Amino acid sequence: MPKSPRKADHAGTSSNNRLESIVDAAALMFHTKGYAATSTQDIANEVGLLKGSIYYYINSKEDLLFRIIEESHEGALRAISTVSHLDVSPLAQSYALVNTHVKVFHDDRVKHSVFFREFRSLSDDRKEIIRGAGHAYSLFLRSILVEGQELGQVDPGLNTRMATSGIVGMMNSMSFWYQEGGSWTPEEIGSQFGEQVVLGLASEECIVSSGGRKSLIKQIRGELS
Amino acid sequence: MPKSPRKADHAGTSSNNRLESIVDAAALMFHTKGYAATSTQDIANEVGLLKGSIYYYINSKEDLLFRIIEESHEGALRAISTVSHLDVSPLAQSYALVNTHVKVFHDDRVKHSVFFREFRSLSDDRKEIIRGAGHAYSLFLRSILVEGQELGQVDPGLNTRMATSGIVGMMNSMSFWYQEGGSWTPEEIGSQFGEQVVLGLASEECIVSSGGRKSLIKQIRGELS
Amino acid sequence: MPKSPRKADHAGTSSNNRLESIVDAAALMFHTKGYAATSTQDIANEVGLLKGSIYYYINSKEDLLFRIIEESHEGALRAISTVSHLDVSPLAQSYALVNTHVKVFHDDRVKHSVFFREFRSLSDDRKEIIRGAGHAYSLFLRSILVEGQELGQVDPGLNTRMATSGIVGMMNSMSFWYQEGGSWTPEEIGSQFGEQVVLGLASEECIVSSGGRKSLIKQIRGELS
Amino acid sequence: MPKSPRKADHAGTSSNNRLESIVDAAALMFHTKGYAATSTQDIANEVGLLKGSIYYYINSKEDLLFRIIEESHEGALRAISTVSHLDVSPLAQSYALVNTHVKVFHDDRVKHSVFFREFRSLSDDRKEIIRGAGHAYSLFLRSILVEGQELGQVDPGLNTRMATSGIVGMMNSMSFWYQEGGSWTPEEIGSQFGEQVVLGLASEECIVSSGGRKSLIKQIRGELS
DNA sequence: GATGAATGAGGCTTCATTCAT
DNA sequence: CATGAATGAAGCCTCATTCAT
Repeated sequence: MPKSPRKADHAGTSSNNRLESIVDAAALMFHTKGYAATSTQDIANEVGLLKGSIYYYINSKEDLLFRIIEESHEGALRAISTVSHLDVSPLAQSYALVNTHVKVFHDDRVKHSVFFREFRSLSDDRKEIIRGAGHAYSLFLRSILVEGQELGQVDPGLNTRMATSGIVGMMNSMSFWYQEGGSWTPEEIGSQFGEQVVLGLASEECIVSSGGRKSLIKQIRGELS
Repeated sequence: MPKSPRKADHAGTSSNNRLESIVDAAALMFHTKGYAATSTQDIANEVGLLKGSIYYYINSKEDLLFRIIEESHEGALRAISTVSHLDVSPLAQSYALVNTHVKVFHDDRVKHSVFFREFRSLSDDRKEIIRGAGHAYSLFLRSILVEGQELGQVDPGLNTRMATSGIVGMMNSMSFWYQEGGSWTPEEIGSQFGEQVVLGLASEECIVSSGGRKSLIKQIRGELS
Repeated sequence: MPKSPRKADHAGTSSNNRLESIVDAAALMFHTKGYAATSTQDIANEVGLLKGSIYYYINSKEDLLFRIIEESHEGALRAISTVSHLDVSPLAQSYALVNTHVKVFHDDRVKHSVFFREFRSLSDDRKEIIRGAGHAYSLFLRSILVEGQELGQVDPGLNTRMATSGIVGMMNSMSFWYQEGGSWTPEEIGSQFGEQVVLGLASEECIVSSGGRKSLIKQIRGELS
Repeated sequence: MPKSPRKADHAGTSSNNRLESIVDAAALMFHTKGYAATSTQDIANEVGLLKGSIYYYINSKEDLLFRIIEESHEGALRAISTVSHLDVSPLAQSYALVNTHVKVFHDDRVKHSVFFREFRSLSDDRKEIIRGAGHAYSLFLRSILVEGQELGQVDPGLNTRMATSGIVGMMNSMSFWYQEGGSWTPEEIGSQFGEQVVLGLASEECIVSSGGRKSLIKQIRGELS
């Protein structure tokens, strides 16, 4: 909690570099060792400052976490925005969302992982701030699925809320294994995950009318290109 | 394991209750606040002991984490064991694994969540101990998928390793949202997740030859009943 | 300090064995690891009891130290007594004292070492108790030296108090190296130390009149046999 | 040495004073109450800092002990060095060593005492470090005695190893009584101890050829002046 | 901007001791 | 006699944070 906002608010100043490098170092260490196990000393060492010096840039260790989570969050919201502007069918949108998510995750792996794993360490106030915007993601995906059901593209028996949880969970879990997956490009992952997800959602009629699974996927990829 | 095992080895004694209640209290608090943010004081308070008194039962705070993770782990391995003894087709096995996982997770939600989220806080030695057995899970699922491909049941274009990561990730992510999902029974979740997963994996031929998606699922449920 | 003498006073009872074995175990561990570094747990383990159980025999950990020191002390006092009853010349008495000391030390190495090294850990009250009797030793040696000077046997220029400190210190320092000296018998040590001490003390006239250093030693050994 | 040298390495900086005063305070308390019985609190109080604050200067309580022992050790080694450069007879060298030892001890009484009495409290690693250099002292004295025997100055019947133990022990035991001996100057002690030691070692021929004990001592003092 | 020094609170752990059974 | 369980005090150490320079 930003008790006393005496100092630190260097947005846009020339010291932005320093602040950024502090935030980045923090993100990397929070990702590697966890928020609680990372000391301000660790972070300062990484940037070549002394422990006390980083308080010129921030007000508290939690500030760093919040900033990291905020940044990662913006990426996620950009993903929503991008996808929501696509003028395609619901299934194609869900495919696109998975794809974009993997891409966005990849581009900011570290911070996204910190977001996913250390969200809990935020103060309650800040949890609320993030959560507010956070639900948007699930709501957006769910709205796609609902629309898909209305249009008959998505299996009508599907509990859309539950499906959303599963899909979001699958994507977020990348935080835990993405490092090991050095052998796959984000495109490959996005492609396969998109396919699995879509095929798991699609209604019988949709598949039949598309001429089968392969054709459905091909058709979706066509829509999106 | 900590230096010298001077004390604390009350396995099987009549004081098991106390130890168990300490472990359970710890699990709950680790789940709620995180391992690092939970103090031994917190745990002791919860059980009605003094901070120092819990060291009559354990040797270190990390012991508690280890015990919790071990216990949750055993559950997971039992799940593998159960499923691997089923004499059914690969797709039915993957369905069963997802189902069982959800059930097992539900039965020991708290400890499973602690396992998934706080694994990192273990000492390196202990990480290794758990990890050793831990890979078994992914390997098992993957072997099912590979067999499914060989039998033509699973989409031949699927990268099984990647698919495994996604499925396991989806299931593990329950740690993050299961609490909210008070409205669904584990059976419902297992059922829908199993369905989505299977449909996302199945090959074109498999679906066609089963007479469509609905039929495939029905057939699998038949195999398993 | 024996706060509340509620229990523990089993002198002469049949449980003497147990008490003795506790005291002995304690002595050994205090000698090996030091008083502060030895826990009651350690001692109890050694005797095959539980930590709490030894409090049936003693009132406090310090009791053990006190008992050990007392016992070692008695040995030292017996040495004085023995030597003081010898009807020989002062130099022969100092020779005998050194000799006896080495022997007595050897016979009760462990407790003597604890006495010498852990005396400081006693409560002030008990320090006083031991010290009272303790000075006797130095005083006795010094009285021998003084008498030696009066009789012309001991170098008249010698500061007897200082000499006493040195000699006693040399003997006590056995606590630190005796273990290593597995190659020498206590007789050998006593013999050489006695010789060095006596020759360091003897007056010119005494040596001359005895016919030299060798003769003096031979003569002293004669007196004592 | 403790796990990770995260901080504390202020050698040579301007804050040396603080570190020194902490080390000195620690030395005094370790000397007075013993290492184990001295708390970091005690030390901090003495220097006017908070308990935790002294960790800005050190990494562990044992660091303090080690530093103290190291410092005292250097003094001892300087003593060897000084004496070994003297171009005098072996007996004169042993006289000089005793003398120098007393002087060096006096100059750094407190730390020397801590060294002698609390060596055992060091970690095994550090024990080894000190011990390595430590044996040098005994070896040096012994080599003097051996040379003395070869030149006929030292009693040929003497077991040099045992004599070394006794002499070193006598000198080290100053830790136990020096405080009381406020009435003697280090010169007086060194002088008498040197005399006693030399006379206890000298061979019959050496004394005779020097014209008696007094003459021998006078001659040695001549050599050294 | 950055440093060095210090704070103060809290965390984990140990241990002598007690006591009902 | 001995156990098992618990107490309570203390100990070592870590760390986010502050602030004068």
